[in-house]
Amino acid sequence: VSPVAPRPQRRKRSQYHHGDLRRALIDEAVRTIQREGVEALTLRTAGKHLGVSRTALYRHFADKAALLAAVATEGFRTLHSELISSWKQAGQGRDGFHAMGIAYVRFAVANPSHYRVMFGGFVKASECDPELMTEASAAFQVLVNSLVEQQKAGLVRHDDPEQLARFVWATVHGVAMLAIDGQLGQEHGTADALIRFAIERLGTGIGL
Amino acid sequence: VSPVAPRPQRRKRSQYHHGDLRRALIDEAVRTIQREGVEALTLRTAGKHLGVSRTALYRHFADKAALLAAVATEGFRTLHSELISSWKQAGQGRDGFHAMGIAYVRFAVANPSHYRVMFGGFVKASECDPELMTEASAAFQVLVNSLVEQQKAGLVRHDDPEQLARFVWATVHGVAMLAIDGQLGQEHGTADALIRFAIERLGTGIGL
DNA sequence: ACCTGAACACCGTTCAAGT
DNA sequence: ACCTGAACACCGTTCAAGT
Repeated sequence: VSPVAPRPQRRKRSQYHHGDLRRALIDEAVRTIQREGVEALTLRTAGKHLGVSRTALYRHFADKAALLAAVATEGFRTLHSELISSWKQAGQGRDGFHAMGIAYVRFAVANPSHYRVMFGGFVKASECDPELMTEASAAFQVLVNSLVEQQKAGLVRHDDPEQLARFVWATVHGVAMLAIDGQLGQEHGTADALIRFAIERLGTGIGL
Repeated sequence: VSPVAPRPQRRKRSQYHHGDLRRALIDEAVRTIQREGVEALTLRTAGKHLGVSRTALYRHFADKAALLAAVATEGFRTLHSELISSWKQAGQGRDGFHAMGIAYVRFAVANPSHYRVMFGGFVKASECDPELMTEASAAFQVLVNSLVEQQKAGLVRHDDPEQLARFVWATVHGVAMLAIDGQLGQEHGTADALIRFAIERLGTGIGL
């Protein structure tokens, strides 16, 4: 009634939806997780931020875990595309492999909370939705392909490519996790230094 | 009143404590986490299981995060001693190193939820208590010592031992995490196969 | 160093009823 | 495919008061 508009009055028309409430909910969740961490994400405030009732969410997701699964899927999709672009931009081969490792850790360090949702056990392995599985294995396949190519070029041992890929993945994932957890010390750039060292020694080994 | 004893009547005397309620709370928390996961741990039921009021907990811990920090500390202590014993039992050197890697992953796979509390971001790096720091770096030091010894024996490259240790730790930690997350497939024993492969290739490298 | 009991400000989720 | 509003069964945490 007054010209200063006391309340945001949340929605001017009586029109329901957002066009794509599902999309909006995922984006809102990603934003909140990125800014304040997973534990700060509540369905109530997520709905409020979108000007939507508390219960509207249940039209698109079975429960909170399902929302988090969608967030994780989104993360794998982004990671996947960043790996591919860094792989291609570095001209594939050995350099591409190197670039992918760095890009992987960079993604994790830049989006620590999001990365945690992808790997922190929020999504149970048994009940994971097929879309997440698809997206996750697509990202993994980029690594496998890279290793196979390097095997053909005589750059990498002829071990089982899948096992090789799991090994490399574990190392890169481990560096990312330790960096996110603050286990590498608080100095800036230690994660970058470690992943460079790791990729180097991944090739040569640590033995004499 | 009846001989069948309808209720456990929770505490027969009016005597307060447990001798060591702090200890009992940590043990109860570890048990619950191990059996049902971190998200199942509530302070209210923890107190109930111990026959203690809901608020008694706050005499020993500032809040729930502090309890979880104590649980994490406990985990590092156990991991530390298991690493040392497997290292010694395998006769140190190259075999000891190998055994430690396997023992590390075994600990994580045997206590997945507990391991997650240690590394899942429940304890903020900034506000971590000194005891946790001490215990964590003690476990890390076992690995550093092992590498230095192998360097002296001419088995390992003369890189900076700390960096070398971080690299090895990342790999082992990565294998453990992927195994816990179910990313290695559901077949039994894949984690064991991968860590053996990983330790082997850690030495030789994956290059030709 | 513990206890009880009440209270506060939250949660996720469900349901009945609307449009 | 959304909405409101009320309700349920939980949370962690605090406080006042006891022993």
